[in-house]
Amino acid sequence: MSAEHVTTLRRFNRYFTRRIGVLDDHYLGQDRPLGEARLLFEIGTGASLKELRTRLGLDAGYLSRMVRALEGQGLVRVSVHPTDSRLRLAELTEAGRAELAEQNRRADGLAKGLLDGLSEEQRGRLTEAVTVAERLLRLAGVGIRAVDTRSADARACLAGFAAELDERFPEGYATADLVPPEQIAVLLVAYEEERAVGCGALCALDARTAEIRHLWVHPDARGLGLGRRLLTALERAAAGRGHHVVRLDTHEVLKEAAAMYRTSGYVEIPAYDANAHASYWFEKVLVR
Amino acid sequence: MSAEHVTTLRRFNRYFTRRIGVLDDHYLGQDRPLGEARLLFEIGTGASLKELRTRLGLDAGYLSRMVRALEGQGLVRVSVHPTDSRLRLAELTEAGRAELAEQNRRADGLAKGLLDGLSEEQRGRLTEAVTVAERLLRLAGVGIRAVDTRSADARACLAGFAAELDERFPEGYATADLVPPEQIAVLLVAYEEERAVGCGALCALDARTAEIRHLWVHPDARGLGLGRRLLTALERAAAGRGHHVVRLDTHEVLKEAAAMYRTSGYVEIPAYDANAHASYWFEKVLVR
DNA sequence: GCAACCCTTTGACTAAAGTCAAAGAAATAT
DNA sequence: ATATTTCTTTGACTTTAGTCAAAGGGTTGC
Repeated sequence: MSAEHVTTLRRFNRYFTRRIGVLDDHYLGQDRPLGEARLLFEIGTGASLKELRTRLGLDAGYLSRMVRALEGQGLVRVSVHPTDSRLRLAELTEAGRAELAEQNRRADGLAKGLLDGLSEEQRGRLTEAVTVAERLLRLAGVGIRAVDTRSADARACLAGFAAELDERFPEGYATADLVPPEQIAVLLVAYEEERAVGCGALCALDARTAEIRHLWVHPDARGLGLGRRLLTALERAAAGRGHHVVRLDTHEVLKEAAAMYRTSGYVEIPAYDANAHASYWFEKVLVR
Repeated sequence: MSAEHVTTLRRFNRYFTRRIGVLDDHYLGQDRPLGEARLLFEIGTGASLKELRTRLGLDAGYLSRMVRALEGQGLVRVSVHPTDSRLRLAELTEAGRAELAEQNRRADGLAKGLLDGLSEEQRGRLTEAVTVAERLLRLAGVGIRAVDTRSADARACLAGFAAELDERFPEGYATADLVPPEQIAVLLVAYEEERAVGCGALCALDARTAEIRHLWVHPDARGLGLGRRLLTALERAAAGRGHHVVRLDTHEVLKEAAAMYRTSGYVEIPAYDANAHASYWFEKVLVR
């Protein structure tokens, strides 16, 4: 990697944090300590203490006391979780929401102030540059790992996949339509900061041929180029297991998927199975 | 201004600070408190306590003690300012420089780690996006103000202008070649975070015609589009004072300047004076 | 039914970060 | 030359941020 990229990123980081640090909760939380302001923001529409602890990376005792302090100021209400009474739920009171709204107004005002030295055209370019940078940084932070088919993350992804197809396919899609776990040779899950945001399964059709199934990216993580990364990783896994060819099928409503397969070197072939949800079948030769 | 720009900038800020906050001194200063790590960085090649205080926005007592602590650890050496013995100068010792270098190595390592999930092409796009964003943010932070011709900032800019021309013109350029201050009707100075980074002067040739002179941007602030902004501001000032036409001249070695004038609506005209440093003369009609 | 584990609270700390005011030494203004 | 201002140091604080361990209810697995 060229040193230039590293230097540029570091220079930008220095400049940005110094310059835009102004947008930070610090200046927004008025007379409130930074920790409390952040906590208020993170509680937002309500969250369990457990969630808050991991999101903010705080010590349990420390968090407990801070929540108590906000409660004392009438900004937060704490209740017991309805089904698991070990958990506590924090939510903002009317006053808490008002303070959060004020915090947002200030942040908006500051951001506006930063932008109003620019022409509308320049603002557009800034917005675009920043969007591209964010997308690439997010992508850089995603890791793909093979996981156990029965792990919670695997099940969550497959459930998300099934739920989405059920909504998008005119004929619907049932959980029973998923490949049985024992037929999955490799299940890859994409993690964005420890959160599972996509998956893809590899099944062996025969020694020569593998099938890619259930390739899915969480809606929050679309547009990053993750689908293609999962696809490439699955192909590598197939090659590593000695397969020479990968196949896959797709439903006609999934236009973007078909387009991605084509641009990734897949060619359409006749139906190789009787999948009721498939409209197109594709194949890619990995090893000749 | 559309709310979208504000939202995008705020979202990016949130994401970036959370994600890249890792690059922050916090993680770099090893077991060192954040304040000390930042101070070490800020001292860099040496600075007065006064400077450090304003740069870091610290309380005088607090800073004094921190510097003392770093001195105690053998990382910093403090001496009395040669000409003003109220001031103290801090500079890094050999050990201090070594620690700063280590800090830099770590930051580089972290930045590399962030980038290595990306392909070389994606890294290139990230670098570019970040460069554009930085340039625009810097530009947004620049303010143009009319200042007194004899103010320190004005003199510093004009001196910078003269020094640069002296270097670039084959025939040289002397401070005496500058317009006498009393002939300057308006002197605009561009400030980037309170630092003067460019200037431009407006002189009245007659009631109808004004002349723009000494348009200059500090090398550190080039590439932001500041020259054009100063030019536009000068034209507005000329129009505001009732002039209908602005003229200016330029030397043949200043290719970029001539190009900018042309793309800003200036057309070449015959020499209107006998300026020894001019090769081209331009004019722009503001009011017909 | 009980052991093992989870989540939260409480007590008892420590370290870092920051504030304020007084005072001393040096420079500058009058 | 004297008063005023500037810069730094020192003492005496406070607040914020965070850690660690013990303990007490709840839940889950066997």
